[in-house]
Amino acid sequence: MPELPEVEVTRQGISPQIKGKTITKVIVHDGRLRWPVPKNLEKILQGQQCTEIRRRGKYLLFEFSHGVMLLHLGMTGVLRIQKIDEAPKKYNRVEFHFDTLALRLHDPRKFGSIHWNPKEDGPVESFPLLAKLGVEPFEKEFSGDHGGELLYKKSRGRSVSVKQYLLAGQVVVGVGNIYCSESLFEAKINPKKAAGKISKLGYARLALAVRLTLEKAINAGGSSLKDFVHSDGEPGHFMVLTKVYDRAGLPCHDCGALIKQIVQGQRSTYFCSVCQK
DNA sequence: AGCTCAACCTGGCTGC
DNA sequence: TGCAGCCAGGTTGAGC
Repeated sequence: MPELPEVEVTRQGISPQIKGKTITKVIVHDGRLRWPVPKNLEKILQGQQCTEIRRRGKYLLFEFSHGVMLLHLGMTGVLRIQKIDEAPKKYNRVEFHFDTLALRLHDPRKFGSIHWNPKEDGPVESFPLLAKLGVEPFEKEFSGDHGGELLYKKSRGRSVSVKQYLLAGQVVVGVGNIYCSESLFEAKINPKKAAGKISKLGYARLALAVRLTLEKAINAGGSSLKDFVHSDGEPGHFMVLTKVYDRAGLPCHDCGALIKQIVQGQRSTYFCSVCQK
């Protein structure tokens, strides 16, 4: 489910209900996620007040006075807020109780993960899984001309395709497989082109496209995700209208040529070979 | 350092 | 209807 927009919308959805509240109980239904859920999670969190929920890349950061809990939704993770007397459903892996409310992680494929960074280990930014992430797409380092320059500078000498380069998140975080194809289409860049062969101008267009694509998705998700965060209905597919993603064989909205699907780095890429050069 | 690929896990869809 | 095979929004770690 989640690329950066979905994670951000989730953060915005749960923040007002969780921020400032105290954890009364933690239940681990199945702790065998991407990494084992910390054994003593309940002991760590019980009675602790969540002061803030931030986001770094696709990680949600729940701040407590004695440390930070990191939560990743993986491929299929969804967070929902429900009443604690509502019975947990299949695939609810972990739940956090805040008095009468339960924050539940629903994750069929178990690619999500939960980690704990105690205060004495230093700032959460240096947590191993966060340490080597690229910059945030909406932060200063990627704003204006900085984004394009960064993409350009870091790509010199790289032979990997620009699709894989962008998706890897080493330069800018949050661009998952859907929005990677979409951003490259918006920037009119062929995803097969080597990252090191893209011009400064091309990367200026790409940086702008990334910001616009993610921003649009966040705005669209704000409304479509609201009830999915607050209710316990089956999670509807969050899918903004895409111009190329999942449109193999359908006509390009801009030129009418048929959208192509290829595989790069074990992931599908969609593009228009006429519009994207 | 950078590239490629297997792996983690479960469900849904396609095609025989 | 059953079943095998393939695909899926992410990310790490091993091997070269």
